[in-house]
Amino acid sequence: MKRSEEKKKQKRNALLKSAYELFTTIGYHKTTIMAIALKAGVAKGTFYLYFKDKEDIRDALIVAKSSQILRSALDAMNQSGQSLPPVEKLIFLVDYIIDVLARDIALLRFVSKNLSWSLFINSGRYHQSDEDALDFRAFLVEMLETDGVPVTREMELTIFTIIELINSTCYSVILNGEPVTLSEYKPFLYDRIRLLFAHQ
Amino acid sequence: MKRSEEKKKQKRNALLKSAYELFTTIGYHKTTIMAIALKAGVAKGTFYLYFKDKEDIRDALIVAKSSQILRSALDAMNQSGQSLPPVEKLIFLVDYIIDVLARDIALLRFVSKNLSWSLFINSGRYHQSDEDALDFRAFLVEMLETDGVPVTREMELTIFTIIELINSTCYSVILNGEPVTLSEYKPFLYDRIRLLFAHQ
Amino acid sequence: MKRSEEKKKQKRNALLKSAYELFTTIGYHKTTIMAIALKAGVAKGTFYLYFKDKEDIRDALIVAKSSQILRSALDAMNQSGQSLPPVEKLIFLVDYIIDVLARDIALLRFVSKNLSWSLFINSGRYHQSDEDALDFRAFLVEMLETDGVPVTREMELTIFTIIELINSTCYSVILNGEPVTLSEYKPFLYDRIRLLFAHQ
Amino acid sequence: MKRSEEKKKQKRNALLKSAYELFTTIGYHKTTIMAIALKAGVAKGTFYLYFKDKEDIRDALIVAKSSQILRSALDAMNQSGQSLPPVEKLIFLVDYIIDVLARDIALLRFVSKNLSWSLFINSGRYHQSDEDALDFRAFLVEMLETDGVPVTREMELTIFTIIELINSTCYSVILNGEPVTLSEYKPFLYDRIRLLFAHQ
DNA sequence: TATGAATGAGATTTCATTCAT
DNA sequence: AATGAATGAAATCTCATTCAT
Repeated sequence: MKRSEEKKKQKRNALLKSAYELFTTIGYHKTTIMAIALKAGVAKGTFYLYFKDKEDIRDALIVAKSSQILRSALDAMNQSGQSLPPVEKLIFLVDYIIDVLARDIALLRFVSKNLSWSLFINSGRYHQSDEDALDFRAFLVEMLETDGVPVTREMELTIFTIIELINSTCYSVILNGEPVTLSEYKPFLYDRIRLLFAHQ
Repeated sequence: MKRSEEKKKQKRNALLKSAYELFTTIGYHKTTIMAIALKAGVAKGTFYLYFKDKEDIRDALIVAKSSQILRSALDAMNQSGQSLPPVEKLIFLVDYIIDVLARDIALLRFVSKNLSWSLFINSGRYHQSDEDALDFRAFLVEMLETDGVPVTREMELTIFTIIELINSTCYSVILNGEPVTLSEYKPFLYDRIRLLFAHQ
Repeated sequence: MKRSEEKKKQKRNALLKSAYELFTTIGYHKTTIMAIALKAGVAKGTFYLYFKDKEDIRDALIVAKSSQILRSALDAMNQSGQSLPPVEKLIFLVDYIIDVLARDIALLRFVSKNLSWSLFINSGRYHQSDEDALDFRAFLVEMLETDGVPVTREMELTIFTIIELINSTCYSVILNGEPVTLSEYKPFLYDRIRLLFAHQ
Repeated sequence: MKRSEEKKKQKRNALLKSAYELFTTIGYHKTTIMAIALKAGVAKGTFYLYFKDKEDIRDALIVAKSSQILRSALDAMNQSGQSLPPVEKLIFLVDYIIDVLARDIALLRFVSKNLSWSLFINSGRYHQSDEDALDFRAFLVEMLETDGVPVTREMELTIFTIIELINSTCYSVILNGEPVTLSEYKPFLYDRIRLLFAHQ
């Protein structure tokens, strides 16, 4: 990579970083392009050399952040969850991701308010041309098949259902602590995942 | 009620209606107070006699719309679902609401993007002093107890989980038709509800 | 006076009082008709039954407040300054008024910012039809003549000069304490008044 | 100075000029930002790149105009009043300034209604960081000392008193022509200044 | 590439005043 | 006489976007 290309990458990252900080602290709509540029240490006009508008940088952020979470979950599983049975592998991933989000509520809020999980599901709709994107569902399907679990139509629905369930319940529980705390809810949730999974 | 009070009520409703139409067609952020007032046939300043700002009218709409849906579901059940067993009553309500939303996607989008369901769940947090508000969870709990189903802690979690499940899956399915159509998904979903419900 | 007329007088006074309090605390331009009416315990529309607009009530206030100060000064002199020589009578009045204003800075600010003293001087320009108004200059001239001091053209200019001098220096000194404190400045000022007065 | 900086200076001046013309013709409160910008030939938003709000541009104007007057008075004295005795130098300045204001009543009104003279007196309170500002009092003190007149505490009070006297009497006399015309009042006033000055 | 001055549409909000009740 | 809902002009200010340098 050339020097100039590196610089461009750096500037792009600086803009992404500053946008993320502003979005998660003062909110998307109250964040101005001016503020993003200022915080990133570039001029207002420069922003437009890297992103089309505010929506554009938000979408780029969603992809980047979501993929980042997922990738770290997969890394963790590769290190210490290789020998688990299929359902437990799924639960391992889920548990990892929940913990990440519980520790970083700004991230949870950002990722969850911004359709995030559907990124994992709606393969490719938002990540055309984005090298960083990952497809959670595709990965799960592959993982199950590798472990010898046939992925029937019904199994696909189960996976979809489970993912949605996790997303919305965790959002409520982590953010509001209602109707239970996360540590109370986790065993209950994982039990239900096993139940739904078993019931094919 | 006096003449003037009636008129005020009418004007308030006209504003709500016009705001709803604009929010669901051109979107919340692109809707201006000016446009709401104009469409409602009142002056811009008049808006501020009834609502504090755009957020205020949106919140009022969420409460009104959510309660409206729920109320019609309850009416329907009182008419034709009285003799069903508890789980089937729940499924009846859910089915009714899903059908309402599937027929009115603008409504689904509005209600779902705007925390809506949490209205049913977070008893009273948003409906202080709002005569129109209803509490879905409280209603379910009462219904179950009337039918002799003891509402244990675990049962509460199950209800919470089921509501969240319905909300998020339907949102995806109705809006995107992914990964299945609604008519395909419904039997699967109701089956899982029965499973979760039975598994106490 | 009839009952209804008394009531009207009372309402007018309530409006004046509340306007004065608002003008002196939050300022003339930031004070709204609405606020004046509210504080006076009447409806917004009622304001317009008593005053033409905000300027109208301000002018009425200036006349009322200025006359009130002057009247109390004259009363005090009638009680304990009757036997003083002419210049000392003038100084007595001045001293009395300065003390009143120094004790009530809101009043000083209001009266001084609103041409006030010119009320005393520009005989009648603002108090057409106002029963409460008093004319300071006319009074001084009469007082001097009664005491046998011929009021020549030059004497008129002296009086004018002295009044203006008092007004502007006191405004600065009381409000800012600059360049001296009031108690330091008073003897100096009175000495100069005697000087100017003597030098005919 | 760069091209762009020159342009900025020009635009700032255009805004100041147009604001001054509007303030002095239609009045401060009736003048809108929009009108100022329009008259200056720039867009509404551009105003906000140069001034915070209407108060900000007014304050800048007061400083600029006051200093301008004073500076021209000093220039005139340096040219033709160098050899006068101290009091006469003061009177020279005063006479010059009075003539300027008498010729430009809008300026008098603007400068006088807007604390102006206190600018000369309250050394530096309003002109922090303003390159244009001048300090009348400081200048007088220096002038007197240069001429061998010791500036005692009492002399300072005399200067203060004289300045205030000039300010308020001229305001009345020039504006209203009451109780005398300016040409009548001037000799009287200067005589009194000499009197006050002599009487240490 | 980068800058940042300039733009100007447009958003929100206030409030004096009117007028039907 | 009193009310207060309604008006709508007008004011302030923001900010995405462009473009000359």
